[in-house]
Amino acid sequence: MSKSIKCLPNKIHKMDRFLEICLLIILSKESGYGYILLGHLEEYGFSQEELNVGSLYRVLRGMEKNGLVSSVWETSSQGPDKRVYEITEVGKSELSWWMEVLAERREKIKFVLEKYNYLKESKLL
Amino acid sequence: MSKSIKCLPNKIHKMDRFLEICLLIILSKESGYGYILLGHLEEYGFSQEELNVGSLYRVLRGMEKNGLVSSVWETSSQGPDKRVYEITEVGKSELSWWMEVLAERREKIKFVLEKYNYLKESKLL
DNA sequence: ATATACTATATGCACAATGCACATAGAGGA
DNA sequence: TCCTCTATGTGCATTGTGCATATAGTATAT
Repeated sequence: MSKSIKCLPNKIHKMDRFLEICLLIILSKESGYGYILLGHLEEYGFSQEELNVGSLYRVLRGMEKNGLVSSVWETSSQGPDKRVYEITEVGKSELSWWMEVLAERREKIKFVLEKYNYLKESKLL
Repeated sequence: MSKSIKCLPNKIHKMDRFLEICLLIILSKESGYGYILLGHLEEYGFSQEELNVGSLYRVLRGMEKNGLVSSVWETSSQGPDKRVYEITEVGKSELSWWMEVLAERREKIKFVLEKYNYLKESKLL
């Protein structure tokens, strides 16, 4: 079914700013620019094909606007200029706050999955 | 901070149609109408104050529009008429599909939380 | 020289999901 | 008559996201 093979991967990450959260974690380890962050995101399940680059850049701009990251232009001998992002203290505390949210989300999901499995076992479904 | 005490509970459920998923599970057990579903939702973490009733009703109407549930009006001796919802076969298979999505979301969240904890332990944060 | 591919960043438009506020109305009690 | 509780819904705006497109520098091959 087209839904299962196409929509499922896209649905998984649809969790209110999940991309932003992943970016904050990646940038906690080391600074980076948009195009290279694309690669780092694969580890988090964002395949190059799924993730549309436009969203990534827009999210990054938004994060700087909100003070979570700061950027500087870096001129390289090879390739176009890169806007390199660095996480700020505000970004770090925001990340810490998001981790609380994620922990709670995880619990909610766990609860729902268990409810469903119980229904299955009870032959109610 | 107002963010921590006010926004966190709202953010937790912001996972693309989480309300719809919960409703599908509740309606799998037994049919029900909007106002009473409000009560059942507390178990899933939707407190009466947080959850705005309008959204609930709109989601239910949308679910019927998409064939996930069907409704009949029930006239009661006490109180206004109730629109009682029942899950359909389409709704059941949709629910099964959502459980796959939730399982994957859970894994993504787990991955991110572990990444963060590793950063903490490594004193990188 | 020219074309193509790769690197790199960004915007315009549209849609779906959600939140806030408000509208409607029946029933029961003070 | 007024208020509260039950019960269902709509209007409007905002946010998050996706798709398509624009822009431009660099490298490599033809």
